[in-house]
Amino acid sequence: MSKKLVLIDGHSILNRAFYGVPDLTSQEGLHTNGIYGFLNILFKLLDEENPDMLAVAFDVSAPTFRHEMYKEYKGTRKGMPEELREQVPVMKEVLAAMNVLIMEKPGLEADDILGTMAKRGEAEGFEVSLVSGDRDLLQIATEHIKIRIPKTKGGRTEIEDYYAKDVKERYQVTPKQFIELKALMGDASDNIPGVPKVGEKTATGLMVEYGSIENIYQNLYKISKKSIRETLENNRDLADLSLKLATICIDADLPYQLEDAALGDLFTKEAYDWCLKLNFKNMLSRFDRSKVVEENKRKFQAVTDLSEAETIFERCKESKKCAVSFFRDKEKLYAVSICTDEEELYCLFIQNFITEDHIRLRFKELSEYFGGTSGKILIFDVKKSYDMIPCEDTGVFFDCKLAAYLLNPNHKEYLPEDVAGEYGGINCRDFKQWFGKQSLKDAAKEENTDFLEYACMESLSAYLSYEPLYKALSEENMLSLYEKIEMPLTYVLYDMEKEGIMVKGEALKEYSVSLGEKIEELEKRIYEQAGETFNINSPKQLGEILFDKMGLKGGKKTKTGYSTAADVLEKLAATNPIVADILEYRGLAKLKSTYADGLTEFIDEGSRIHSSFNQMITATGRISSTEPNLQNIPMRTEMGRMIRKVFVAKEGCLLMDADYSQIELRILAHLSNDKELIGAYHTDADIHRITASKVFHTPMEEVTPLQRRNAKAVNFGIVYGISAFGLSQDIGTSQKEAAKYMEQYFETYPDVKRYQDETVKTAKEKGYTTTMFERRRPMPELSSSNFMQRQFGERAAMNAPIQGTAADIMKIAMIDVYKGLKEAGLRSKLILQVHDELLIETYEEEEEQVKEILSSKMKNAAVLSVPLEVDLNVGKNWYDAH
DNA sequence: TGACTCACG
DNA sequence: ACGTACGTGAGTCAG
Repeated sequence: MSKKLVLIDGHSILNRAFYGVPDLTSQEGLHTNGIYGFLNILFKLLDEENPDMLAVAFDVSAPTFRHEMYKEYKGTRKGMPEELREQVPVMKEVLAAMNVLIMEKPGLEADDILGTMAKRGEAEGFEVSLVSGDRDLLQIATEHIKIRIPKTKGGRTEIEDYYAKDVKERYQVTPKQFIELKALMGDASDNIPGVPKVGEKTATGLMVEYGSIENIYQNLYKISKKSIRETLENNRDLADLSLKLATICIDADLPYQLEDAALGDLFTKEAYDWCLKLNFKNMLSRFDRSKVVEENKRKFQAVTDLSEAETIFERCKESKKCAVSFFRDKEKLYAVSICTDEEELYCLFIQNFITEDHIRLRFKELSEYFGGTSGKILIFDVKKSYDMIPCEDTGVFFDCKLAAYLLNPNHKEYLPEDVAGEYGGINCRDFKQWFGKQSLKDAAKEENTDFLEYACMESLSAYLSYEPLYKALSEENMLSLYEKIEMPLTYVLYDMEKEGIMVKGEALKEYSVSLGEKIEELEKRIYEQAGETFNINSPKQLGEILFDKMGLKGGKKTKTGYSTAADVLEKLAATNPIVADILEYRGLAKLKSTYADGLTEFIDEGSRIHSSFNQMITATGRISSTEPNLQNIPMRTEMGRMIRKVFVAKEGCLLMDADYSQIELRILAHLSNDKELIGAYHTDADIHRITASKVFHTPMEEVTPLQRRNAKAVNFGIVYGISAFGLSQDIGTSQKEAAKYMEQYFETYPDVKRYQDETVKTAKEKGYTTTMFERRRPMPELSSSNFMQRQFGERAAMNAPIQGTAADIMKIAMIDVYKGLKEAGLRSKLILQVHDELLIETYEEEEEQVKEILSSKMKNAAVLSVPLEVDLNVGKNWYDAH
């Protein structure tokens, strides 16, 4: 079998990748999409071809003969965008790290290098693959030289292959003639002028007929079409020049031998480090781990013996810092990694005399000891470990994940390996790289060095990241937010999760059944009206039935077809009765699947649901709730609201519910310092009515319900970072009308306008927004080159300080309420938070005390220039209490 | 997995 | 000329 040589047109492929791959950036802000796409193509080639030799050619910036030539005609080449330009040197470094031969020579274009190498390869009996995005190179094709042109089709790269015969098939000319074809028709992208008025069709016709430019000119008289004949006659010089420009050199003088392209070890440690640095995580799996293991002095030790473990705990005491990571599945702990020194790392396995209880005891001791010696225990996601360590406000624990979140809340996740990369100064493989689909538990054997290293890496990450994280928090003025709000909140949330809320499972099931019956009825009716059965839950099928079959008028709104969203259908409800039935069906189906059936699965043996309250998800600082989400239980419609009747207090208890009254608007009044708005909140009257009165210049008593509703919508809109369009959608008026309301609103509350402009301006300058309590949200969208993104950034920048401050205040209230209940020695417990609402399961005999604590702690959580007001209710279930 | 829809504040 | 309200999570469909 003959050997294989693969040659790559570097700039051309990089260029293609750059435009074909969505924007990616490394942690340091370097654009990487071109490199990423290039490597993907490279890997694909390696897999397909398994070559013996590989080389990449680049143009060098020095002017070449051909460059000089076309400057005369077309001016300089269009400049590369900076985002691509910066990737070129990095691309070369990555290739160098992979031991790939990079061919470049001043005075030569990549095409010439490639052409020459291809011919040399062929001469020495290689099968050559020449990869380029450019059709220029088709002239090089022979039966042993294959030109490969990658194409992106629907997000997937397919490669078109051309041997000489394929060129002939596609263009009706031989590769050699392809040069002349191109010279005749010209090529704007390559700055080949061509003969004016001769396009692909004419040129092909001429070439097929006469075989060469020379022959065409010798037979000019035979050409019947006058215009073609004349343009050829008049532009002989252009034809000759174009031929020169289009001809790729195949005997260039190169400082490379074919052997230099011999494939070496591609997957080196250096290349691996590049992939880490550029954030190409899914490429790491190509690397052979054995070659990549860091050549460091770190020792990873599995500990299965109690006496060894005790030595380690002693060492923790002697150290000022001790990082720990617990490994468990469901309830059971199976391993613990401990790091007190970056070179010696231990992983304790729960077995023999090393028991869960023993570990728990030792950490309790350690935390008490550190309490007196100001030592620190470092950990990722401390809330998850409160079953192993004391859940008390001792100041001993430092949560690296929480700190990383506060420093930039925009990330989706905060993996130890990522935080370590950003703050700890080490590069680690991520979980997938280590274990792929295997579960951690399955890998957790003492003799498995992979598990050992991974487990140790988690505590090592915390160990190394702690000081940089602490320093960053301190420099950004966020220490107080971390220490006074977020860290104490972890105890509160843990307690809430543990308590859970009681749910009447039987009632929920009955509700589900009755919903099911109604749904079935509606289903029947809908099918009758549609004249066929179909899946109503499928927007695609529904759209086809409604708009194609039944001919309702609805514009195509989404990428994939018709929009069948509620607001669209509501507008059509009058047109056909089926629409109302569909809307009702949708509503009931949602209630059944998400709530009635969905919640049932989460009820435990004690009839309680334990949601997770996540502190490190939202960009604004709010808490989120999952598994299940108890922050979106229906409220707005009566049918949905009924669900709340199954959320009840346990025997001897009541549910106490308190919610802030318009907290965001009050925060806006405070932050903007608008006299009118502040003044409005110092009267007892309804804020929306006051706003309506002021905005519409109507006496308070004469404000109509519509005016009030519109004023309310404007108030909301302002908080969201208003746009006339959004407002008009909400209140169902023209955009012009909405704009008028906004204008009148800003006239009424001029400092609100000033405040919002100021907020956006500072956000643009600093790159982030802040709340009253120094919570930060970086806003990269504000510097986007995309208008829409920037626009979005501005709205989000107006909203973030308000929503974020509300979140801050609620968190403070939660901590204070939690402490208040504890200090008063009450058994009543906080069990739920819904952004501006708190729920306490209150013992009947504690009702009055709890009411006082809840109300006062919420009202006094922050001092604003307007009072914080709270609505408080008590009931046997959530429906009655709210 | 992403798109769509819809529940909440 | 564009195509929008801010912040979430979950169920479902379809490729």
